[in-house]
Amino acid sequence: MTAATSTSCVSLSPLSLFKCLAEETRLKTLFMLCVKDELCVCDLTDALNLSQPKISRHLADLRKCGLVTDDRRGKWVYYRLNPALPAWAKEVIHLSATNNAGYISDALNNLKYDAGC
Amino acid sequence: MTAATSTSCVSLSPLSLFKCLAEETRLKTLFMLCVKDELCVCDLTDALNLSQPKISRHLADLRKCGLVTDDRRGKWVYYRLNPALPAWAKEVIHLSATNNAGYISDALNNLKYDAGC
DNA sequence: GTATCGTATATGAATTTTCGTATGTGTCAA
DNA sequence: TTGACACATACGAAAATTCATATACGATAC
Repeated sequence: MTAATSTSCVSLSPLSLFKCLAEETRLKTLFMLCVKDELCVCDLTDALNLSQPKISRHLADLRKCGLVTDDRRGKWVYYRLNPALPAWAKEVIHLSATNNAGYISDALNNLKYDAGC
Repeated sequence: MTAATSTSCVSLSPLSLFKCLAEETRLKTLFMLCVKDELCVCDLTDALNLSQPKISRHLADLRKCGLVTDDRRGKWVYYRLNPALPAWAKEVIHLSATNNAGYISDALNNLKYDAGC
């Protein structure tokens, strides 16, 4: 019966979503996760040129709302957009990211491709 | 050449949009304007059961960002979603409103249909 | 064990946002 | 012109958010 359903289990009010999107660091982080699929904290501090505690705090906010997942692998913690988000929320994020690519182009240029971290 | 183009002239950063959406009164107002097309200030004070200055202040915020238009007709001022918004912004608002109808159902019930104001 | 690296959280200060109250502006009716 | 009504804005207080700094935690290397 529930065969090939997409995993949408997170409950998310529109107000909670938009509060998360209403801050520059969090917004850029989410936009970057639309493009890069997976990023660790040090990637984000480099890309956005911000302090580690600042990045971490905003990632904690995104986690609390269920917008991102965290996955520790060794010393690093990798973040992704939560695949369990409701479809409308994913669409909102992707639509905005796609139509405002310039908002994160500088940050993406600061990413080191050689995954050195 | 520029015959039947849709009027999309307002420049709007994603951060500005989401800051506007990140407050209950403003978000409900925008959602209601997706459904009701046009509302005056007294409609909103009734529907949301809030003071007139509070509604007015938030409408001023929405105006400053270009999210809504105001149209004075006699003693009343009618607000609409700005048709000149970029397409992605309209989609974000409509997607969210459509998929969270319950968020404004109470407010819509409080609207007097007999346009008495 | 100890040291180090990557990340998370606690604390209080600074900033931003929101709010109630009072008052100002514009329109219409008499 | 006066009054009443719909709406807008100014002001300071209260609440919420953000931040830098310091410190704690978890994993690896030695």
